[in-house]
Amino acid sequence: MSDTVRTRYAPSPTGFMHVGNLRTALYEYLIAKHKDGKFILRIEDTDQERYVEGAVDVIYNTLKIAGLEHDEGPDIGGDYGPYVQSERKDMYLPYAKQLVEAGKAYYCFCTKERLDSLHENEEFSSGYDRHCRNLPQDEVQRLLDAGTPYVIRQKMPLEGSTTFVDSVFGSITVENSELQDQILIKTDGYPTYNFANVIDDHTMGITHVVRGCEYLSSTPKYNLLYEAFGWEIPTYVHLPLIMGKNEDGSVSKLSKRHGSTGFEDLINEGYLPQAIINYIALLGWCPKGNREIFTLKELCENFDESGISKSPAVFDYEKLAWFNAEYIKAMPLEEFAEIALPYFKQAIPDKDLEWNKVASILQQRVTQLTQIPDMIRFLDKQPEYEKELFVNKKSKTTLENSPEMLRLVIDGLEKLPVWDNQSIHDCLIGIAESNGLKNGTVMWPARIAASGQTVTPGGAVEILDILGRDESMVRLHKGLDKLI
RNA sequence: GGCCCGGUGGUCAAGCGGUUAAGACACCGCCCUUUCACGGCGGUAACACGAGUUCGAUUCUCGUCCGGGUCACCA
Repeated sequence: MSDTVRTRYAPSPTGFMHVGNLRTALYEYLIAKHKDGKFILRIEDTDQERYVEGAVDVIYNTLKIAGLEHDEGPDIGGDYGPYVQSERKDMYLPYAKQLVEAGKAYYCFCTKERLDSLHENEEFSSGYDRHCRNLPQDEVQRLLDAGTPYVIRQKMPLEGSTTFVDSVFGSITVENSELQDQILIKTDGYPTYNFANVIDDHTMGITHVVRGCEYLSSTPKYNLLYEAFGWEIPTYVHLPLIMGKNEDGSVSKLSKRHGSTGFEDLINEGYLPQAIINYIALLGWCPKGNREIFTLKELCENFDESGISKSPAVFDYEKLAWFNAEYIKAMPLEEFAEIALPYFKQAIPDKDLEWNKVASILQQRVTQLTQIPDMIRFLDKQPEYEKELFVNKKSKTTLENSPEMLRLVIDGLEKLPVWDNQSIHDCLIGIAESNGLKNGTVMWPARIAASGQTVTPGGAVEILDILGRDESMVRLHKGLDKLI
C-alpha cells in the first residue's frame, strides 16, 4: 500500500447536516487534500431504526454545495467499496468470529431485560456484569445450536492500561478496568458503530481517523481492536467540539436552541457556502499568519494539524455574518445580482426595476441575503412617514428650509434632458453650489422624499435614478405637499 | 458519580520561560460621506485561583475551582 493520506467522512444518514459534522468533514477533506490524499465518503447506516428516507441525498448535496468533493463514495464508486455499511454487512461477522477464536471476544446471551435490571443495581452501575464472559465452551455451543439470540462482545483486559497518541491532544492513558466489554455484533447481525468503524477504516486503508472529540474516551477500545487483529493503528485527529451560547451566558454543545445549526438552515438564512466553510475552518483551527479570508483551495494549501486547538469553540453568528459580508463584497457585481435576484423578487414581485443598479447599491452593505427584501421594499411602495424625518441637524435641514430645497430639486430635475445617475448627481450638486449650500442640505430632503425613510441603501442620487423620472417626481411632490 | 479532556478580553484566537500579552469579530469614539453602511484612524477589554520549580512564569509540576465529553444491542 502506498503512503497516500486517506481520510473518510462517515456520517449516518439522519437527514440533517449539523455544522459540527460539516466541520469534521471539512477538516478531513483538508487533511487529505493538503497532502494530495484521498477523501472518502462512507455512509454509516447500521442503525436500521433510525433510517430516514432521502437523507443520503442531503449528504451528497451538502458536500457538493460546500465544495467538499469526495474521491470515493457510494455514488461514484472506488476500489474499496461498497461504501455503504449496510452493503458490507457480511464482512463484519467473520472478523468478529476470528476474535472469538483468538479469545479476544465472546458470545453473550444476556437478554436486554436482564441488562436493564442491572442498570438499577449499583454494584453494576456500568450496566454489565460480564456474565457470559467465561461461559464454558460446550454451554456456548449448546445455546448457539438452540438458536439463542446473541451478541458478540469484545473481551477487555481486566487490568493494566491502554495508551494512545492523538495528534491534537497528545498522549492519553486509560485504565483498562474502565473499559466495558463492548458489543461488536448486535442481535440483528449488524455490527455496532465502533466495530464497523475499525473494520471499515482498516479495509479501506484509512490513514487518518478524524472525528469529534466525543470519541476520545472510546479510542482505547479501538486500539485494542486494532491490536487484536494485528493491524496498524491509524493517526487519530480528534477535533474540539463546537459550542453554542445559551441565553444565560453559559455554553453547551451547539444545538437547535442556539439558532440555525444545519448547513441548509444557514444557507436559507442568507449565508454563502464559502463564507460558512471559511468561518468553520477557523473554528478550532488557526492559520500561521493573521489572514482570515481563505478560499477552500487556499485552506487546503495552508491547513496543518498543528494549528488545531484543544479547547471547544463557541459558534458566533456575528463573525459568520462578517465573513458573509466580506464574500458578498468581493464577488463580481453580476454574480451578486444573480444570487440576490430571488430576494429582489420576493420584495418586489410585480415591478421590473433595473436590478443591476439595485444590486450595486446593495452589495457593499448587505451582510445576509435575507436582509435584502426589507432594505428595498420602499422602492416599490413608499412607506408612510412623518414630516419630522426632514429634520436633520448635520445636514442643516429643517421643516422651514426643506420645502424650498424640494422645490429647487423638482425644478432642477424637471429640466433634465436625460435621467441617469450622472445627470441627477450634477444637477443636485449644482443646486447646492449655486445656492451656497451644503450638499447635505439639498440631498437630505430629496432622499427623504424619495424614500420615506432615514436609512436607505444608497443616497438620494442612486435612489432617484432607480425610481425613474415619473415615480421620482410623484414622490418629490408628495414630500413637498406634506411640508406645506 | 467514575474516567478522559480543556480553561488567554464578550466571542474566535496567537503565544510554546524573559513580549508594551499579537490579530479578527463585537462594542465605543473620531474622520470621510447626501443617510446608514463601507473605508481610514484610535480606544475599552484577558492569562480562573492557590502552591511549587526557576534569577524569572501566561508558558513547566501539583492541588482547587469551573466548563465540556464519555460511561447504549445510537452513531
